[in-house]
Amino acid sequence: MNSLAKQVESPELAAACLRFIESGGHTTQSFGLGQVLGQVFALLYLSPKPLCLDEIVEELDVSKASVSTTVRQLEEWSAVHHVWVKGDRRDFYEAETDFKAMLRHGVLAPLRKKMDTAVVRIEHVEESLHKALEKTNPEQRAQARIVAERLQRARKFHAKINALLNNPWLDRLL
Amino acid sequence: MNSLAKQVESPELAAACLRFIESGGHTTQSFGLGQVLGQVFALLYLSPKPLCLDEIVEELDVSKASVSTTVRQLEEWSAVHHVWVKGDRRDFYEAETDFKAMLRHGVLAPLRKKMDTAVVRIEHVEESLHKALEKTNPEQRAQARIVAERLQRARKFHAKINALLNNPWLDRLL
DNA sequence: AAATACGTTCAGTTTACACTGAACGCTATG
DNA sequence: CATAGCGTTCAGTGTAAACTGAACGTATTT
Repeated sequence: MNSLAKQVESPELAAACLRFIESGGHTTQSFGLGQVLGQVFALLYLSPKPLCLDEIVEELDVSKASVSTTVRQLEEWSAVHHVWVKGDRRDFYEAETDFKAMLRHGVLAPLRKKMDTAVVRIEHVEESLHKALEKTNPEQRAQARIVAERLQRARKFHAKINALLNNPWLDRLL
Repeated sequence: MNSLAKQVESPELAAACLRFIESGGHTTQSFGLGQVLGQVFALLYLSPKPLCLDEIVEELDVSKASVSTTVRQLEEWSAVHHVWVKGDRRDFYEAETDFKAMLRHGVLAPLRKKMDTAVVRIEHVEESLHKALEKTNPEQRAQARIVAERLQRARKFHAKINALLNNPWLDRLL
């Protein structure tokens, strides 16, 4: 018997919640994140009150270790946040309802990070290529020039994406 | 000895290309796609002429099976496309240089697909919830109403993302 | 027809990672 | 001080997916 049945009297309502939680798990799994992540968030999102770790464990029937790491992951993305309950040592969590903020911290920020490292990688290659260019004879430069041009285009495209991710217009479209 | 060394006389230039290919592999791997994907594309992107499967195999030192499936994956995303060479039975491929088109087919399209299935899942839950609402007594409805409201918000947010992905402004920002 | 050249497919392997169970550290309580 | 409650950490497990090697089908050449 799970804790959801304790809070929710109607079995139909509980069933609907469970299906939503299951859907959340499938969705996050399809994005390469684990299924527990989506389940935990979905549960907290539907819960009328903040939940502590053990309640989540009992509800989802997953290990406490999974919930612990998952919750910190979600917290890092501003998808859930800590809630202190007076006179209770346990850590309670509730879902962030502002999806826009979630998207910024959970999707755009990590994306920017990866794009940055990609740009840095290309810049390193360009750098070593320019050094190589100096000590090559003319007929080799023709080839190198083509490569250099393509590297430059790749880097500029990455920069364009970065600019887009930082563009304030993007916020307004949400 | 790899084929790149046959096309490119300068060892420094070849080294730079290999580093770029390696970077491509790291990048795609960081996005959950395999590392071969990024390597194959990077190789084709820098190659002055279209390459056939065996040339890619020899260059990257991966199995032919990997290259075969990877190339079809890339082709599906419009990241590379087939090139026929007169009088040659082999399949040659060259990289798409239009990154914008790549982004549309390789990123936005699959993303839209996943968002759609997520919306459908939520709609199913909402549907079954509404059915459940009918046969519940009043005090249960209060709880159900809260859940219904949150489900609706989640669905609307997903719809908003879908709208954003289809928004023509997005194209103009690139 | 036999043999060769290409690309694809499929079973098996290896690798990567989500997840678990148990031990640990910390804090509060008896 | 001992004990219990709570969250975190870490080694180990299980599983999914990337990747491989070999067999296969098809088309081309001799």
